[in-house]
Amino acid sequence: MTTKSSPEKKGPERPVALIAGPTASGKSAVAVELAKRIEKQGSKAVILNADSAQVYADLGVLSARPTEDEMGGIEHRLFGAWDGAVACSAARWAEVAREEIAQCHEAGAVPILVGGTGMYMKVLLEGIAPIPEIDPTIREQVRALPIETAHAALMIEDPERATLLEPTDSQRIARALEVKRSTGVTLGDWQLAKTGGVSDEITLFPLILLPPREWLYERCDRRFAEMLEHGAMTEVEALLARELDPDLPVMRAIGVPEIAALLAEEATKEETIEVGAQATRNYAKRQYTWFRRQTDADWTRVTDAIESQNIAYEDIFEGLLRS
RNA sequence: GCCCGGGUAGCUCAGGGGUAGAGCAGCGGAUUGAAAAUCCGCGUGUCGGUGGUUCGAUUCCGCCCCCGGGCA
Repeated sequence: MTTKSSPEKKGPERPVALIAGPTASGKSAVAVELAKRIEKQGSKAVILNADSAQVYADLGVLSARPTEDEMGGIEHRLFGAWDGAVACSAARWAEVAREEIAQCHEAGAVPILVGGTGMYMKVLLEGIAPIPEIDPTIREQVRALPIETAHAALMIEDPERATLLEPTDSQRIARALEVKRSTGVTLGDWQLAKTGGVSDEITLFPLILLPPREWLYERCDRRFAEMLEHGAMTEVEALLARELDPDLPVMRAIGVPEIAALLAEEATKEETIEVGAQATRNYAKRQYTWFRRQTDADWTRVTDAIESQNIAYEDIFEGLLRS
């Protein structure tokens, strides 16, 4: 595939901007600001969602999906693109994101990935083992097993992986077991190969936001309380009315179980705000660890509070932005 | 004022004559199709103060202070 952009305008080959950071770090606004600057110099910019919760149509308020107003006239894609009844996954998201990126490049637009889901970004950039879809019956059976039973079974069916995993890691044990049972090949063997990564085909302009912990936690607290005032309860009510499988990712999003308890009058509003804000902070901490340790050392990092656009766009995105 | 119950880690609390331990928080880490998920690691704090008993007190006793409840 070749870019059909005019030869006199030579920018980087297939540029992709990436804005990553923990929840409530203000990355959406940064992405929009970057998009505006790109458009000011004549290219179209498209913001692509790289967040595992903002992907669901059912979670607007609760996932802090940008509002029409916040989008500032910039095209946003992959926001609310999945129905809650369908579980998204890193691999499926990456597949779609890859197509979107290709489309942007073909149209001469600059894609800007924004999100807080490190694994989605990693899979998009580096690819992932080409494991086929798991037989739904096998998946259901495996996930229904008590953790001890599953671990014992894995010890027999894939001892190599069983030894590698913590016996308490329910999710990875179930995954290893379902892969072996459904495909006949162990996870370790599948993972010998990776496919689909786009890093070699693009020019990446990455920016990681790692604002001060205290500043971020304060925003997490404030934001959860605000969500309750801005329709989060109605949103969860509608979601619950769908009577989806409680194991689905939408049902496990931060705030959904907490607000469900409030609606069932099993918790007070104060308690709900407390546990919801706490869950948000715990999540933010995990994201700090991911972005600090799982990303390339040469990715630009901003560790200041993200106040009123104090980001040196021209420097960070040098090559993408030319003043 | 009297009676009872408490005062132990940031919070909630357990323990008990040989200077103390859980959960949560916090911090660090892992992370290959649920990742807003799933896991792992990290606990020195005048055991309210002060006298006394004791080889030894945070633990027993006295007094004082503070908090909660009750009686006046």
